[in-house]
Amino acid sequence: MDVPVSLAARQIACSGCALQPLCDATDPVPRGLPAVDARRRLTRGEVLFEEGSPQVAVYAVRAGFLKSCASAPGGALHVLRFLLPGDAAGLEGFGARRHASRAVALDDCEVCEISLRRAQVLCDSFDGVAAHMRALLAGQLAQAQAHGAALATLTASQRVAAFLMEMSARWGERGYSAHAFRLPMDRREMADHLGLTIETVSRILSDFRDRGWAIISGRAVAILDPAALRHCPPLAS
Amino acid sequence: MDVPVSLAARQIACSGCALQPLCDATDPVPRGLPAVDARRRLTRGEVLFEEGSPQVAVYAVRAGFLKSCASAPGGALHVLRFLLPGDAAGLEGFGARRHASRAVALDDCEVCEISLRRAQVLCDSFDGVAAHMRALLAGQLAQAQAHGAALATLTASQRVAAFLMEMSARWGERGYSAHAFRLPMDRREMADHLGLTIETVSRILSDFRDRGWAIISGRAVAILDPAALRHCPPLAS
DNA sequence: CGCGATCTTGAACACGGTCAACTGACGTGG
DNA sequence: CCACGTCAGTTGACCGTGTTCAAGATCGCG
Repeated sequence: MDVPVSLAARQIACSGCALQPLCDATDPVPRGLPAVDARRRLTRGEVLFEEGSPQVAVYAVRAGFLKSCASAPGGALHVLRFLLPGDAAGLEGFGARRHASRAVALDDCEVCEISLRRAQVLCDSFDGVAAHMRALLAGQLAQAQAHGAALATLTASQRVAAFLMEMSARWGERGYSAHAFRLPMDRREMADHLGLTIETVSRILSDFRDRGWAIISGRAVAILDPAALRHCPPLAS
Repeated sequence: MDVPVSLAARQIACSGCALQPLCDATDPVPRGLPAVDARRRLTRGEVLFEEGSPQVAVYAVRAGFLKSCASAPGGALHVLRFLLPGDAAGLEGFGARRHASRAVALDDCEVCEISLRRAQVLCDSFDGVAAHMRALLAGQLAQAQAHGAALATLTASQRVAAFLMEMSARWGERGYSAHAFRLPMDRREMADHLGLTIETVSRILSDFRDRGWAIISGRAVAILDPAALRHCPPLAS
């Protein structure tokens, strides 16, 4: 009924968390390390960390959803990625010690906060943790590059189709249905992620519905024809 | 006169190399590590590593230029970034142990190859090296995200202007003139990097010339009005 | 000099953006 | 209970940026 309960119901198991090695890899806890990390509750619209702010921790989404945004030159805002339960955030700060993006809660959510000191000590103490960190960073790098390539080469319909399939896959990975799910973001956030306008996104979703490829009613999505969406032709309007 | 000499003349000092810590941080060389790493010579068009191939090493550009490409769904090719002397390549393979992109030489060039085994051992032996690796990955991640944001939000002219300023800055960082330099890539590669067509790129460069903001003749660039390029208005054609 | 590749320029078109009106869901208050 | 507000999403008509197609220009090189 109250927020904590509903959050608990939606929360992911720690075994599926990207930062799990930084939580419990510490059986032999190194000297004086904070044994347990802070959990933070966020409500819709609340900011986890601000663009340009000093990096003091890395984060893992435990329940709920967030978006990661960057302000492009010109004032426009771009949504870099959407964070689902189990995802890690704030890693890009390892470079300049400052966050290059802003993380905002899409709804009520809970994140685990691993202080930078703890992360550093664990990386230095356990080779496996450091390697895991590299793997995470490399994975996000590859993903960011793929997203850039998609923005540069795909048409509007292809981008929307690819986005639906990506969300579908991410739900599938987490053990939920890949065919029917709810989108955690509104049209504006979707559009800002895909480099389109809300009108275009809306039109394309309607088009997919008319073709019988997918049904999107508000935030509810049902994938009917994955193959069609995957091979979505350049000209689909 | 011959290739080695011209390469030597163009090569960057090791002190400016992103992977320097993996070369000489090894004064107390750990057990049986290959003491020196391979250097590879590449000629224009030659592939350093292939997309999808297993990651066996990471690389640093010593002389010459490369591009990093990804094939987007649909066959189109996107140029993720251009590699200048001192830049590191192949790090994104740390995730899936496979390269997510292809690196191709833009001209005759030389790269230092650090075997994955060596990189791993050094990361495990020296905390500083591991942290440096994280910083490099995070930096590339932030950069890839910024590029994605640029593709999503900027107009064609803004992208071209931003690209010129970026190249200018990178030359400046390396101690060369930031006002006059030669581009290592042709129009097609520039266009594929910016998500545009060669015609559009060409038109915009001509436009910049007509406005007296920059002179671009073939691959030679002279930046005349950095401020104008930085605040390039949305509508510049 | 002539051939080919790269780059530039021009004209018409189309994809996606802009502006605006409309719909429907939800919440508030009369 | 229904009028009224707001807000998210949808749909339509028009327009502009950037693409497409096509023709020249320029340069390197045999």
